[in-house]
Amino acid sequence: MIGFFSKKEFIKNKENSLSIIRKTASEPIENLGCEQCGLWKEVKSPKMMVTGKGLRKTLILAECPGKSEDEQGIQLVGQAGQALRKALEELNFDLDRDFWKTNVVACRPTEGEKNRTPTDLEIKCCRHKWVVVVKELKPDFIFLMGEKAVKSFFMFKGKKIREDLSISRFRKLCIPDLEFNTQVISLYHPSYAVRNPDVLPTFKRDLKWAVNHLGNKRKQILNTDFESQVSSSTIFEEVMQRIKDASKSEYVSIDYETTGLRPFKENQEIVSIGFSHCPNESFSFPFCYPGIWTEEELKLIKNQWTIFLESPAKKIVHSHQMENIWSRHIFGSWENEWYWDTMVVAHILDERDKFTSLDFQVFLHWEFEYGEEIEPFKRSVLNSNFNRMKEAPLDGLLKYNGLDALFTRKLFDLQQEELIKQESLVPAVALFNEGVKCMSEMEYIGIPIDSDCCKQTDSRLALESAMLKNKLEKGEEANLFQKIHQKLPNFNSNSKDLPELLFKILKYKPVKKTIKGKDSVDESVLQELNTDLTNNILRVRKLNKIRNTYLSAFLDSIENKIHPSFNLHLARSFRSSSSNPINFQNIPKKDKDAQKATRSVVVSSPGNLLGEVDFGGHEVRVVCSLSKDKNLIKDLQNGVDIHSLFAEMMGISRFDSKNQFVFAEIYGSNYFAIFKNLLPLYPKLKENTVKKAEEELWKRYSGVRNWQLNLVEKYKKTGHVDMPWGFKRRGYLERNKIFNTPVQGSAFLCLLWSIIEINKIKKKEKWKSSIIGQIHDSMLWDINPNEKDHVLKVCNKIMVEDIMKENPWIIIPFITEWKFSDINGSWFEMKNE
DNA sequence: TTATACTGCAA
DNA sequence: TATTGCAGTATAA
Repeated sequence: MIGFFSKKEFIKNKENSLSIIRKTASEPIENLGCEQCGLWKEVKSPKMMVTGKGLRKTLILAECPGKSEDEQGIQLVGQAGQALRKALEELNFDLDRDFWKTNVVACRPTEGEKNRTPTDLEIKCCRHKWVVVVKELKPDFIFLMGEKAVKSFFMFKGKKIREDLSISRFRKLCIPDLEFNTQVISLYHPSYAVRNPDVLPTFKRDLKWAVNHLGNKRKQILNTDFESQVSSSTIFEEVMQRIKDASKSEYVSIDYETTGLRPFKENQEIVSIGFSHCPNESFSFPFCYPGIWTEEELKLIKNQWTIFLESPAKKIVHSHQMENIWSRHIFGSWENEWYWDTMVVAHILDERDKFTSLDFQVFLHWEFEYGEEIEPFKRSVLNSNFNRMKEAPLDGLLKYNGLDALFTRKLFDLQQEELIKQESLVPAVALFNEGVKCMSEMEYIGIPIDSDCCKQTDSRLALESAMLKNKLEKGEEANLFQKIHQKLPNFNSNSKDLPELLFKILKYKPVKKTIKGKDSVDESVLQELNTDLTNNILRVRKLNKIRNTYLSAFLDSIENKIHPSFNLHLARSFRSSSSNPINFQNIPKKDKDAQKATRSVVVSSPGNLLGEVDFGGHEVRVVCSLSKDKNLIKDLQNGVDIHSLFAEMMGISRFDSKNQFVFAEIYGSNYFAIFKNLLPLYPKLKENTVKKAEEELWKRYSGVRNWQLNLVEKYKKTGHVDMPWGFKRRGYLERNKIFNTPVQGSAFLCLLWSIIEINKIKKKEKWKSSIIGQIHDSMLWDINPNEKDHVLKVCNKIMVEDIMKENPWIIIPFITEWKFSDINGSWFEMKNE
């Protein structure tokens, strides 16, 4: 036996197994205190500690004293404090009687005479002070008011938690805290609601939700000994028996630890496997970990696991893409009983950003963090597709793997409980649990690439790019720059060298600002300057974009295929997204050069042809079905070209009418902003013309407007926007997001529903053709020529007829638009038939 | 190394 | 008050 441990040694080591280190939050930060901060020297009430009677055993931890607080020496007496006081009174709570109050920074920070937010240093220096307060008062609950309080409280948590401590990520969560034996609820700071009246309803709703917890019986503080619920083994017979038992269980969560993110490149392996068949127990064992199994043993384990995968046990995973694709690749199992993806369900239950990772979910439900010892081994080795999981200490690896499986199982149970409470989400969960299987099927099948064509194009563009770069560097402008700065300018430096060259040295007039208020050098700016220099810079930019973003990803294909992911757990509107190694949803289309260079490389598999089917004019039709506007129904039924109608009215192109006017209006823009965007393209256009068109649009489609305004009213009452299949978008939303979400989201959900139904038939009839990609309202097909007509017929039936029958909210038929390539053709050559 | 800004591509 | 995404490069801490 070669390897890290012999079996005997391993078992011995298990006795003193690695402890999962959790950083303590209560230690004072070394060398940081009042001396390093110094705020106390300047203020009237230095080092304010705590006020309030705290009858409800709840501590309000706010940001810092303001002017009024400093003068009176009492927390939360200024404008924001009064707003909080009033909001609590409406809920029959008294701020001073029921709560204790303190701040994460105890002295008032000022700038001149004005209040300012505390700096990170001040927050660190003052941290030990609220810690003492918490330890003394032992509150049942802590309310964190605002982002600074969240920062101070969670700043020493693990990386996945620390990476984003914004209030929008933490608000309206109740997180158990084991360190202080309490529960933590984060809320917007009342001053934020005072400054932004639109936020006030959300603030009040959150507060009501928060104080409701105080009436409840206190949650039992959780058992932290999750490690003892994990067992592992390297004994062959035991592993085999456990897998056999798992096959007989009803629900089993599974998790793989692997040598890389994806299995497609050569020699990728599953290092260990964990599974859990009940909420308080999980089991893990090494798989391709070196030196544990003989070849024969490994083969038998592999067989046994394949039998488990194909057993009726319902499999639960925290990322279907990951476990399914690895299962197929390593075990060749195709038709498994995948039941539940806790990641997409987490997204449906709460669609916030950076929310669905297992680390974060475990933290927010159990305040448990683990895996620090394994983290360095998970990182991929520089310039390689491999991590170092095989070198990780076996006991740590197995513990980590077992905990992942355990928490996936616990999360599943929690989500099921939650869905009993939120029954309206059940259809959404069903749709995504099915949908995610179709997404991972696409990902596994992959997209064929013509590598030779890609190499040729890339070389050609590289040559042109190098030539132009040379020309730029030899030009007089570069020379001028060099005289001043003793170096050549970097023409790709959009925030430094290029603005310096254009606006300082060459003294061109800046015409556009960036988001952060600097002088922009984007395409429109350089186009307007229209000199040899700027035109060459633009050309180089374009070439580099094509090469570095698209062709380089295609060149990295494996056996002439790329396998981009299609994700369902990221977009807040419940659209899909695509990533890794390439976002397949933004391959160039408008620019002819870029389109040809990139789309010529995407081809059918040998002997097949590519097909692409779009829902035609989809978002307008979705708006129509959701709003049920009478005139829009009529116009669509009569085939009125809405975009042309307004194009003629304003004397602009149909293209601009559609993209700059109709969609912009529907998504919340107004005539003035639209006029400003159109003016550079149409210098003779009058503001009043656009204004009149706007009036005409909303007169004609007043039903759409009323539907939109209704959405806003409903949102104000309920705090969320409803969508078909029960999806909900929650949290603080601006008006335009309320308008946009149900349209954008529902449009994609129609596609997803269609993909699921089509795949059912594809499987049943064993088609050789496959969906290989998906772009919001279209599918890309790799089609066997013999099946072409049948695929078209079935898709049309499902996308036009069935979808309307099964989903009564759709009241106007969708239309499909097809394009096909020749046999062995490319995505660029596709034509309408 | 890690986080942020800018740019540019799609629907 | 148009929205939803991903990725490459530059730059600063």
